[in-house]
Amino acid sequence: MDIPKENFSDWYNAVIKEAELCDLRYNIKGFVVIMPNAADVISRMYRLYEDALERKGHRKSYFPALISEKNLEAEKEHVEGFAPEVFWVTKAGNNELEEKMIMRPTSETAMYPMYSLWINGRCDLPLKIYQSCQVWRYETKATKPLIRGREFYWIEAHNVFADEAGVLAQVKEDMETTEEMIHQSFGVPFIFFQRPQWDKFAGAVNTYAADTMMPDGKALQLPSTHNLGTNFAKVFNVKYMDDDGEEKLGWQTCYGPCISRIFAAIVSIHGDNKGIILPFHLANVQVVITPILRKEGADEVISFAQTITEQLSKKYKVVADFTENTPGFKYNFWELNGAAIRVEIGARDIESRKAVVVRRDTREKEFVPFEDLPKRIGEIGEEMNKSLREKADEWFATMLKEADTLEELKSAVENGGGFVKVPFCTDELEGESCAEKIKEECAANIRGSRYGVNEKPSGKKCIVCGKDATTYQYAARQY
RNA sequence: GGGGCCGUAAGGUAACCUGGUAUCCUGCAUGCUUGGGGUGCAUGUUAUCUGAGUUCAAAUCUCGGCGGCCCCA
Repeated sequence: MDIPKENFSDWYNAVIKEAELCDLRYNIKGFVVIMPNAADVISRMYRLYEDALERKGHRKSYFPALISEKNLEAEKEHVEGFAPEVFWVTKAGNNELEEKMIMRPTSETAMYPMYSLWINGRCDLPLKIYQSCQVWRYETKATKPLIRGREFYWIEAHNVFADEAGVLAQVKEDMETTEEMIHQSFGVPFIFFQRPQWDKFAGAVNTYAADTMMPDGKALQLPSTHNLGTNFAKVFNVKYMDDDGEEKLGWQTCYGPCISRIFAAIVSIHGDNKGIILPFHLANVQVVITPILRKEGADEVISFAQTITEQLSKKYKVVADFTENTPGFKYNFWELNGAAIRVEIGARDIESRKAVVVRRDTREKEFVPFEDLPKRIGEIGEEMNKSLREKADEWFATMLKEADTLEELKSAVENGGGFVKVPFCTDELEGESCAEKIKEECAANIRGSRYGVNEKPSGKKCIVCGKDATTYQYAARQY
């Protein structure tokens, strides 16, 4: 493929299809088939993410996909937030069900009734449980493969603590996990925003969400972590007997990295006109061996390439392309599919005892003596990871902008997009009308205030209503 | 939530307006050819999303369903 990434929408659709990431021909709206090329990477991401959570004391579980209507309706704000996009199960076989069920859109209402049974005393806390699963939401907005579907693959971690301090510490830990995985490991930059009060997770006290930026300047929400306070504990009776003999409510958090969407961000941010580029440790093919075959001496090249393949396979995921396609064809094919490093072996190389080694991101060539290959490939892999992340960070930094007036905001949004920092009256509920105005006039959404960065406007006026600004909020077009 | 565009083979398309044998490219299969950045040739291979209506006759016209894309909110 050779499609300019500047037209991101075309590029994205092409890469999904040509790199065989998803098959969009499945005949239910908003549902796609995740094909092996994507699924392999996604399961690798799952493994890394699950390891990180387990290192921090979470344990895995599997909860049922169906939730009773009664459970869903227990928490008022929660049901109002989710009911419009729930898939219902109302019939089984030939019987209309007396008690309807929903396909989980998220699992608070499946898990917390069980938590209520599991938690008795202080010794049961903290309880840190996660599950890796699919969830279903009847999206009414336009769906886009891996970015917004009616089914997606995520991890949800649900924790209970004895007090608010536990909750606050957990929110911080979730942010660190996000940094460790999404930024350090996957090379995807993001900002943690505290969402304004009118845009919290349904039922939460506070919501903190990591937003990344897509190449077309539109924000994409990655994991969010929520301080649930005791809102759910109250309705699901999540209580423990404290040291003082009093029964107290549990304090809860939940954290939800959507692995399939994070994969979309990786593909979108790192990819180039030739196809996908993946961090070395995520690549399906870390090394592709391309023998350069001529009629003369083909056998020798093949057997030599086989030997190299065997050697490298001990350390890396290696594929040798012995098809009869021409070399140029193979290069293009493996670049499209994001093979991290290419090792070319032909008669000339056998002669000189060096292989031509090409890294996917920069497509730079170097000559590496055969005996150095195992070591050098590892080094190049490390270099690639670092440079992918740095390049993404550099670009991301250019997507942070500022505006003091609606005209400036509009112009920033229309010229490349990005996160635009604006002085704003308040992130309390009263601020929503100003956010609506921004949506109408500039097609941008208020994503929240930057978490952990102390920035307070002084002497500034709200970009919309002109009242004294109490907060800097970030506006962006969004997926 | 509102508006627009679209659905023909495994992928991309022509024919649709003006109803009458469904075009070409890619892929795939076989053979030859080629070979350090998408070789070339020959032969073969598969199709009108779905349901109804109009008509002697529907890929083409009308209506519904399903599905896709884009723009706006």
